[in-house]
Amino acid sequence: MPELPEVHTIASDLKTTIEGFRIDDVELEKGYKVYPTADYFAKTLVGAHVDKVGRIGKNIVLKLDSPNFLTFHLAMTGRLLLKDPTTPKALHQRLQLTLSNKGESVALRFCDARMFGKVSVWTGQELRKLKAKYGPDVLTQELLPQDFAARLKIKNTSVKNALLEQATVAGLGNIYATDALWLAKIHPETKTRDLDLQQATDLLKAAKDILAEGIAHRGSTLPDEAYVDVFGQPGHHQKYFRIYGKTFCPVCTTRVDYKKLNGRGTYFCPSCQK
DNA sequence: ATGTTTGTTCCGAT
DNA sequence: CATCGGAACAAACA
Repeated sequence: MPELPEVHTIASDLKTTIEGFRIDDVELEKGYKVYPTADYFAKTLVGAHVDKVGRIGKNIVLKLDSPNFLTFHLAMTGRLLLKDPTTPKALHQRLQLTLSNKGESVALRFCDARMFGKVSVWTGQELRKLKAKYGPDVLTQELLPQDFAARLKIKNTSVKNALLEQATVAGLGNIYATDALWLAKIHPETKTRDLDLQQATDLLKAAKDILAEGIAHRGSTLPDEAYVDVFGQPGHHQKYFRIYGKTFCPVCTTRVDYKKLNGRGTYFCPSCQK
């Protein structure tokens, strides 16, 4: 997916475009599964207004003017697109919400080639449960270096794996975690229990910096264009990757090492990252 | 044909 | 019972 910067970009664009809009219609593609059920879905959404748009980890959250919340998780290949309702169905379109406000009408389309993504409606209580499954957001100021260090320390795995676990901290995915470790000069296979407070502090700052950059660049779009923003436009952060996908370290020009960690492609500089 | 892929969840092993 | 890592989910592309 879309990691935190891409999800953030989508949520903030939806905030300025569809807050206050009424959901007039829900069109589910045949055979596409939503949660809890298609019937409940249509019944709960039609007629509701989008009150607020936000984010929990990598979930985009639409707070409705009813006791309900609509969430989108894009997983690897999910997209949310805003289109004129009269335009043809998007590629791999799974769900469309038609929204309107003051005579203006717009289609919010959820598309997902691989169907790892999820669209759900939750009650307030259920949403709190969802939120409880996530650790603190990497970008929240409330996450202090000491807390971050403690959260890492209790894991019995490599720092790279721990960073990808949303229950440890929320928001990082494979690309930004890889670059954050490079920026903090920490080897991805370092056991979390071997990290000292200074390293954890450096890593948290690196992660915040990398994510903030990603947001400033409106996310990363790889050659397959799995991620584009709600207007169909690519992000730019892929031009600023530090080590992800690189052959040579941008600082010391050492040849980059590539290794699979828990099945995820991991790039690191064997010279800078000890 | 084989190996890749921005994510998460489930299951078996420990 | 808790935790970890690999497989699975499924499609497009090189």
